Amino acid sequence: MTPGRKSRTVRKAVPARSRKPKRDAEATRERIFAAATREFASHGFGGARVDRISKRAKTFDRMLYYHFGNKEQLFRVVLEGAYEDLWAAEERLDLARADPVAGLRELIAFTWQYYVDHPEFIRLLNSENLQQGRNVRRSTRVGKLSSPFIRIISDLLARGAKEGVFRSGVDPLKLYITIAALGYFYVSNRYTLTHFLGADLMGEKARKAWLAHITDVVLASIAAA
Amino acid sequence: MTPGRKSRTVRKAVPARSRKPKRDAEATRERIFAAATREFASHGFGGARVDRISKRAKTFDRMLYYHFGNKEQLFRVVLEGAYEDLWAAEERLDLARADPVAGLRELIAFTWQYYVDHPEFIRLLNSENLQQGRNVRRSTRVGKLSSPFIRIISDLLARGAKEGVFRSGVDPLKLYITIAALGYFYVSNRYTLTHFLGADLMGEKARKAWLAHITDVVLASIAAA
DNA sequence: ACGATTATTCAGTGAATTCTTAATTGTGGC
DNA sequence: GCCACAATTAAGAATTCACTGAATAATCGT
Repeated sequence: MTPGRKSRTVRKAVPARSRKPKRDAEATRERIFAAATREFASHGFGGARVDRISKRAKTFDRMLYYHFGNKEQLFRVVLEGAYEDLWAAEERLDLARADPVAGLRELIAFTWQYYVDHPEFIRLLNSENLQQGRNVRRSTRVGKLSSPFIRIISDLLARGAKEGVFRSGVDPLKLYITIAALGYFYVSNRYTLTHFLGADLMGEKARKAWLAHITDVVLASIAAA
Repeated sequence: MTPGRKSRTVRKAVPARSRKPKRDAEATRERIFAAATREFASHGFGGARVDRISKRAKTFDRMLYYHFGNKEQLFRVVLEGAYEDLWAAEERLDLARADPVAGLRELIAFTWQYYVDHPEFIRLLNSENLQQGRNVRRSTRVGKLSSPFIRIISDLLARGAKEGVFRSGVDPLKLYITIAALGYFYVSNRYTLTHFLGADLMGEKARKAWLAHITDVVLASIAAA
């Protein structure tokens, strides 16, 4: 990174001040990735347009193919990123030593808040399910890995049952799907629900009420007899 | 599948020699409607192709525009039809005099089975929510009507509370969304869930188990204290 | 300094896509 | 039988689409 290099062109040697490299593959790739995430989440795979992606990424269509191969592979990378972001956030929760009831409450609240904060995750998953899971199946990056929450729920259930606060014999997978379903559906179907049920489902008050509700539902379903 | 019928043409009583008329606007419209339902459900609005619709309907692109105006209006009619089919089926249940617990069980089972039998309904709704509900908002046919189940649930809850089998003060809207969520999510996300959780979620055994599970969850959440 | 490699820019290409103009054909009313 | 109109064909305009070949420019190892 020695300066110097005074050549014929007036390309002034950039002093110590912020020198933004004219070419930065990683940054370009990142901008395309971000733009693609937004585009696929907004329009689904079929409705997404590569020219809108490259435009928003302030680059050219060609770069999309240079860095990602084609539209489908780009979608796959975006989807993988969405899963990895969620799982990383789930890992960070660390409920290994939490009180079972408090821990489960926290897990439910986290899941709900993640959906609220990341509607693009939900839209990407919906697009992937519309495509019958072809991209997760082909993905080498997410493979057959799965949410850390499955084993965390298993652990909480086991400890809670030993303490006598939860029923024994609760299926962790079913519980996981239940928690996901109650949050996911509400966010995913917010527009049709809002239209037909009238009320503003996404105001702060309504959101808090829904979290309280799903927490009650889940806890009631596994409470010790 | 109920298409949007504007025309009140009464089909001529067919003479003994059942002759198929060379032109039958209603039948053509119906074929386009059916093909469009399938296409929109398979690929979403953005991924749907009008030439695939007209081809499957065994007619020409032009007829789609002749009968429905454009792709978007056709989607709207398809979506309206999907809602009306569901609501009509819900009406037919008639739980007005059912025992509250048995009635609610039946309502849950019906909702679940409807989703299982009509994945296209779920896909259409997902596409509509991807579009932020623009079509339901513009629809004159479904307007601000809503599922008959809201008032049926209200009724069951009121009677169940009076009989002392349900808590009082349960919000019918929340209960409705809860029941819908638990069935909808499972079917909507079947491909990603199946991939990451391994098991075959849609085998008969798994389906029955899930219905039993959501029934337990819902009933536990409203059981009298 | 210089060649090799990587990254970016540019200018398409052919196929696909929605929708239209317009000719043609069948149907029911009289 | 004949007409007005509804319904169907047919052909294509206009545009958009995903994707590519190739020239150019920056960067790096040596």
